[in-house]
Amino acid sequence: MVTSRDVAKLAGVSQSTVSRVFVEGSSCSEKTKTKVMQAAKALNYRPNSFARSLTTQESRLIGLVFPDAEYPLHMKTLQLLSSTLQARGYSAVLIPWQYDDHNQHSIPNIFNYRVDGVIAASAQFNNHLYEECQQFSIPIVQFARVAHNSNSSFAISDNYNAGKMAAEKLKTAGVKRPAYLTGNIPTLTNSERWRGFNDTVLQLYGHAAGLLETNYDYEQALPLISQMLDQANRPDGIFCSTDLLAIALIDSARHQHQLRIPDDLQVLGFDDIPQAAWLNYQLTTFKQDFERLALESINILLAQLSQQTSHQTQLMIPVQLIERSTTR
Amino acid sequence: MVTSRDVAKLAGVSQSTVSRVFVEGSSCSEKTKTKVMQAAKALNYRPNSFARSLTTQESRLIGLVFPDAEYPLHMKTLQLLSSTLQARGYSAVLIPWQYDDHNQHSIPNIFNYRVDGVIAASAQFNNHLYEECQQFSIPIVQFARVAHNSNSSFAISDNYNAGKMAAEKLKTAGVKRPAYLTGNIPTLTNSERWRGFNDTVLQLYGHAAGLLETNYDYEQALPLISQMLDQANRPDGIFCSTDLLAIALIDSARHQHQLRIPDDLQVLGFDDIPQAAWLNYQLTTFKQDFERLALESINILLAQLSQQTSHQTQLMIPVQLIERSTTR
DNA sequence: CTGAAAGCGCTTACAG
DNA sequence: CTGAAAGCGCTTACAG
Repeated sequence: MVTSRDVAKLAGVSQSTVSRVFVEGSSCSEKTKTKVMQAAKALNYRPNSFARSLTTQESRLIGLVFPDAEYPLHMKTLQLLSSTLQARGYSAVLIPWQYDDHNQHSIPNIFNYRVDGVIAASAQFNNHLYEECQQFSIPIVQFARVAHNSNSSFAISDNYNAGKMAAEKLKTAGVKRPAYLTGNIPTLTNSERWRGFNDTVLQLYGHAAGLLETNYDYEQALPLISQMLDQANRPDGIFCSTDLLAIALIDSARHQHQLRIPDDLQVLGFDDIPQAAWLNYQLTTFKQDFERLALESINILLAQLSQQTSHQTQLMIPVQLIERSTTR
Repeated sequence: MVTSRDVAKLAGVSQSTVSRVFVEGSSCSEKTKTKVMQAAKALNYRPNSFARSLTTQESRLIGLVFPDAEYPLHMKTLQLLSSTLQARGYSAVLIPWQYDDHNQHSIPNIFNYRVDGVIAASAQFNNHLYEECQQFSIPIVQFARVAHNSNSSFAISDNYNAGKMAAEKLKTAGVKRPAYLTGNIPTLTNSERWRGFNDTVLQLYGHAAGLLETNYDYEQALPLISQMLDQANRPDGIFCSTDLLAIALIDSARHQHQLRIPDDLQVLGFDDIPQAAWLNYQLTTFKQDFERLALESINILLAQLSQQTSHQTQLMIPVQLIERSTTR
């Protein structure tokens, strides 16, 4: 590998001068700067980030914790996070997060790389990682969802309000027996959504909303969904915790119970994943602005890094109702 | 941060002894080893990987180039790649790959981190990255798809044979006018699939297969698909380049043209994404063994690293026909 | 503006 | 088996 010393030799300057040319805001004359740049280009020189990190004590590496669940949405988001990070001079290192206990020993070794910060997009997200981060005082920001008992910065959607809007929408659409369908991973974001929904149902209907807790996985969710649809007084309007669950519900209703949507059952999703717009579903749903959430998460994290503070920013942004054909 | 020197002081040994304890295969007595380990645990010591990389000249970082296209499949695969890498002592750094030219200057700076190798899961994958890798002699392995004009190791499915099997399946199912539906990103893997399909159609039917090239994106693919279905002598059996395209085809056929599947049109997919198994689609498709492809890619790359050779391994593994309800 | 030198936290011959 | 020392490739006071 070619080093700054090689470049220095070719350019006829000292090694420290070469270094200065590559450090933002170091003083050096235009003349030597271009001379060094030419030499660097000729030799195809790249400053070694590891050596740099060693002296500056910052790695410009951000750890990304993301869900291992099969969730159609996150690939695009991951791309956005990683390219935005790149644009701001950072790189993203994946922190594969296993839910099972015996794999948790794999976390510590990621900290050998001394990531400057962590973005956590995982729902199920226990205390281990928090403790590790705190121990090394690595700032952490939660993306799109927040775990229970967690105390960190986050950028999420305004879930309480989304729940409220969902209840109002169902009421307006003439639903008599509203219910909430959700998965089995407890998050604060999901609780808030339920709370907003139920508070409003209580207010508008004078009784609590129905609640069905199943699995976030399509296939595993089906049996319970089908069982619910079998009941005599089944709900006639269901707000779903995710679009994927809404799709499972629609599929079960149509194919296992010969129900028409929205005539026999109205369905409201949450996320606005690409599948929601497919001709076959045309799902009415709440769009989470993942693009903005990604940008804001990064802003929050980098601000925390540059200010060296542990001040926590907790941001909520509104969702938008996308009306398609699964509600009236 | 606590360093090996701190641990040494606490354990009453030299700094180099501490280092040896953390280096695989260094000689040291059991007694000092446990003594050092205790001290390390007490101080919550983590060897600094950057410092390590500086002397060993290997980073144990693998660059991951992945598609920015919205493709439902890859999240799970990414998870698998990253956790397998982790288990083998490596970490994954994301290399966000932009297709537009003006973003290509973002690639070089990733090499400041001196990744030991690169896994490329991107279809559209031009020469820039190859050249960079070659310049720094960073081995690269292509995952699941190979670009045209690329010359590197890869682990892919046996696409020619998949095409052959697809033609045979359609013939057996009584299809009269078989066609191939594909996207607009040229890859060798896709060409091979088409070649296998068309060679076999030629042989079984005595004439070439139909060919429709559209876009890999659902929404953008719809207009051309719909137009094709409008034609009088439209195909009655279509092999699709991806499951996503197959789903777009099914949706268009059912919702825009009132065609029944498989009665009026038989559909064959490729990939076996989760959506293929949804009640609404029950898509007959070829399952790519992504789990094995991920494992093998990593094996190939790490073997190349440890042997310090530039010997290229090119691996093809078979696909499996999953019969569901979109064919007879 | 620039050079010489110390130091970041490790690994690894080299002695003992 | 273990310690002292050199070196990996940078950055950053410190002088000039």
